[in-house]
Amino acid sequence: MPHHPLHEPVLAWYAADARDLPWRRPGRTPWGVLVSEVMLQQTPVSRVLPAWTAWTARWPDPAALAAEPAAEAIRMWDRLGYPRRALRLHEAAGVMVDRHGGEVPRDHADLLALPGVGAYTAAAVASFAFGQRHPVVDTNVRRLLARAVTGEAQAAPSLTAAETRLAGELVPDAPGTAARWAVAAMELGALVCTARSPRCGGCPVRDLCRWRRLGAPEATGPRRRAQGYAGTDRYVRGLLLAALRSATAPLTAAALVDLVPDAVLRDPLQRDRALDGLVADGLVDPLPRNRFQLPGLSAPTVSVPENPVPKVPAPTPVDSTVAGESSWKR
DNA sequence: GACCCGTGGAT
DNA sequence: TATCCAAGGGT
Repeated sequence: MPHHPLHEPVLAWYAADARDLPWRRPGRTPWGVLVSEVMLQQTPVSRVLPAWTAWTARWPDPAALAAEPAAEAIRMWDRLGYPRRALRLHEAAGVMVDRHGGEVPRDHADLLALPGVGAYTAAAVASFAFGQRHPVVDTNVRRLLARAVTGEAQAAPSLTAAETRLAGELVPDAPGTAARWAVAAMELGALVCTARSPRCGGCPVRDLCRWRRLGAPEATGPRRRAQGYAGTDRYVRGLLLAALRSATAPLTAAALVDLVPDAVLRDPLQRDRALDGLVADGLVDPLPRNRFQLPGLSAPTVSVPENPVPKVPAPTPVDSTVAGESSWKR
């Protein structure tokens, strides 16, 4: 769209009031941008900041991360939540090394093909890291457009085709401007047009906002389903993975229970269901003798030396074989 | 489209 | 205390 009334005030507001975040600074790399976007999926900026700094310092490019076992990525992820993101970032690093010369691809389709990168993240990286023109539609933008343009208190429960179309129509023509519009709209949603109590007093588009003109009506839609956490499978998975992160050697299921004396873990059904889930997701490696550890640490599982026959029969390490499926349960 | 996946801070 | 919410993605 050549011009929309929201563009100028939002861009001006961003120029004056944007946060100084490390992944927005001039020196940041596309890799740094990608890491930030993945970490920020469902996780607040305040918690991402220290993790991002530690990650990018330790792994300044995809090759550095790909060179280490997935377990290290999961450990460094610490308690950011949704540790599958760490696993996928590690996988994505491998893909970038194998197919993109060790660099974050510029092409939107290539970004989208990376594990853990969906529509939002692909557009965000293409836009923020490479200055391309894409609609970048996250929860902040959806809320901003719902209010300012559509006149509704909140966006639909999940992204609709109408929202995608609207966001696409609002993207400025010039790529550079489009990229600034994308961050600016997100920032406005994050700092001013917030979910709970929007700070309309400080909003640069207050007078243009359709929701305000309608008298800021309450949300009508159904309440989001309450989440609940304690006692759920997610909770148990979190406990188990935390124990495995701090462990220096493989642990048996029984040892895990001892390490995390939580009532829910005394339920063997729930314990095994959670453990099964972690293994199925690739977050945990099952080892012989009913033991478990973070993935990728075990000695050579698939790589067999091509030709060399050792003069001395290699001492078979007890732990070096991969577990057969289904044999690990008690 | 429904459901699942962590964790912690604010209200 | 309970609920809400946080730059989503995958199945």
